[in-house]
Amino acid sequence: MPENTDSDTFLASDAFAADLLRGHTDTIVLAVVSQGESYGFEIFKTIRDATGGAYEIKEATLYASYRRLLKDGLVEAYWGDETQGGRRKYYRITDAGRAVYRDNVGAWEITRGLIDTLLDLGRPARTGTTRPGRPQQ
Amino acid sequence: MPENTDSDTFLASDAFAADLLRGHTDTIVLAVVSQGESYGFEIFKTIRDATGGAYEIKEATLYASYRRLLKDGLVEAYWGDETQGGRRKYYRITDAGRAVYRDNVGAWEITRGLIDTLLDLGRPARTGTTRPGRPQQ
DNA sequence: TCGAGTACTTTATCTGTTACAGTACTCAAC
DNA sequence: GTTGAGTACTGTAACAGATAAAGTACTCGA
Repeated sequence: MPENTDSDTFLASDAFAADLLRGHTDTIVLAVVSQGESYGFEIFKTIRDATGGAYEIKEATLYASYRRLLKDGLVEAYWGDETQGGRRKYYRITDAGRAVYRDNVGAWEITRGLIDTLLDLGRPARTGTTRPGRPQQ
Repeated sequence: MPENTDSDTFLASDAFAADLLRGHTDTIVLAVVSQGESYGFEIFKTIRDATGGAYEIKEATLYASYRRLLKDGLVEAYWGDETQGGRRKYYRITDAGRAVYRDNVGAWEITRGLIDTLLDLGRPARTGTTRPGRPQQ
């Protein structure tokens, strides 16, 4: 786990990633459950671990997302049969959910292209003849 | 100008790009004015044209952004000296604005990486060894 | 003079995020 | 035996950015 105290590179994560990820939460949750059924807190951990701890989604954000996805029929939920210990609510993606997930990934790719293009406007003019190249990595 | 009625490829643009660009508006405006002074409506057109008409930011969104940028001292404004015809309010980026712009581009690059990583969770396991290619164009 | 285009602005509403608060169980440590 | 950390789920209130809608005002060609 990265220390959040000294490293400049880590500044980035929670500080602004949170704001800029707005609107993507539902798609991210669909990405996780499209891999297989999972329960609320496990989805939280999956997201955290997939980003190496860089992005820790807020619980309230996540549960608000579950509510939307359920309301729209994109996931189904059921209680696990843990007879002792904390109850777990499992989420399963529906066919509608898979379709929306695919659409949203497409939307993201378009959006990513748009933002890349627009932010490129601010780069100092290049000397070459071709379209603005993206800096590799 | 693209007709918005028949083309499927155009569906993408206004429909959802708008929502997903949330939080990036100020950075996009900074990108435009970091190229040189510009006035409100011209910035609107620059953004529209840079995306080939795919993304037409809403005026209200844009003017709300100007207000924020002014309040934070990231741009300065002055009225042009158009003696006849419609008045134009010009915006000029400040040093603080340039610094914030650079930071925000960095933030975008990190965010882009995070979302790419997270949405990748939902892809079926790949057989090859390389990263997923981006569809060209 | 009528409509389309240019140009700027404000107000009210909507939505996603999140701080905060709360409930409830388990398990290891003291 | 209770304290604290971790797991797990939920609701409420407040905030911020986006935007529909409406308005003001000028220009120019038909």
